[in-house]
Amino acid sequence: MLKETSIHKNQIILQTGYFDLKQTFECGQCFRWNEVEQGHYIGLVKDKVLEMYQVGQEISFYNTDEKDFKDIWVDYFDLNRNYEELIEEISKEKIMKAATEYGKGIRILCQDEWETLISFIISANNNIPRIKKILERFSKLFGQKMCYKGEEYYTFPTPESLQGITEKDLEEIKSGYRAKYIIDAVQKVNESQVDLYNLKNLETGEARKELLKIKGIGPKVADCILLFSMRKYSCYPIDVWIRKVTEKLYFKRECTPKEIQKFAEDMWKDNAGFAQQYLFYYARNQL
DNA sequence: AACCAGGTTATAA
DNA sequence: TTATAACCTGGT
Repeated sequence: MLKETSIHKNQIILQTGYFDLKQTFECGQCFRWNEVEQGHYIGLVKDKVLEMYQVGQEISFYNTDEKDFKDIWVDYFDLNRNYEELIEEISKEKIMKAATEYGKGIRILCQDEWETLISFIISANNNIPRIKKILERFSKLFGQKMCYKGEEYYTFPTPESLQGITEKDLEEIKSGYRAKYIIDAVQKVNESQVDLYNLKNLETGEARKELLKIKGIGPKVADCILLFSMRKYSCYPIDVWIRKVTEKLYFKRECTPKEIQKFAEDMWKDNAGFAQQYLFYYARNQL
């Protein structure tokens, strides 16, 4: 995967295919990366402001160093996986072949569990611009301020920092009825009713069962959390788009989530989550 | 004004 | 177990 990595003073350069910033950041798995201009993104991960550029197959990391690259970014961007091989493996038929051809620069990020949990609770019955705004206000209100090049960025608030918040405290982020779900999540995580940061070590079904204890987390949101923050790549989150595209392209009829679930499992096994992302991106932009 | 947007919850068949 | 209505908010 890492064809060539070179390290300069403030810049790490990656030569690689199968990594496109736009596709990776805008395929719907994350909400806090912003495009400054074409091929230029700034995001905040943990307590790091990372600036990235892409020109052709060359991707540059700024405001970071070799240590963080090894300790954080390789893991976060899933850089040790061979996506060429992966795509080859799941693209046995022409539909997935078309989807992977269209979105071959997508990588599934390994994001923070708590941030992913809150983000996808907020995503329910909502639209992307508003999800991003709510998360922005949430971070600004409760997160820690970071400055970079004269701009302010905010870390994602930890569960501990949110201990004791009320619906009234959350009014100004305008998350609507989802506020009480956020509060339930804070409580259950802080009281270890859900051992969030250990779930990745559990079997997928067990981890899902734990997530479902939190109000506002149903099957779709749980699968997103498992897939985007815990490397549970067998999960195939079924939202309206995936349902539509799976019905239209594969079943050619209406079907139940249960049928779709089984289909994805049989078809792509432990790589169903990757297939889901390629299909989702393909469906949203091409259908 | 009515409807929709990355679903979930609460109720009822 | 599966089906349906209601749901904050902001945009069209």
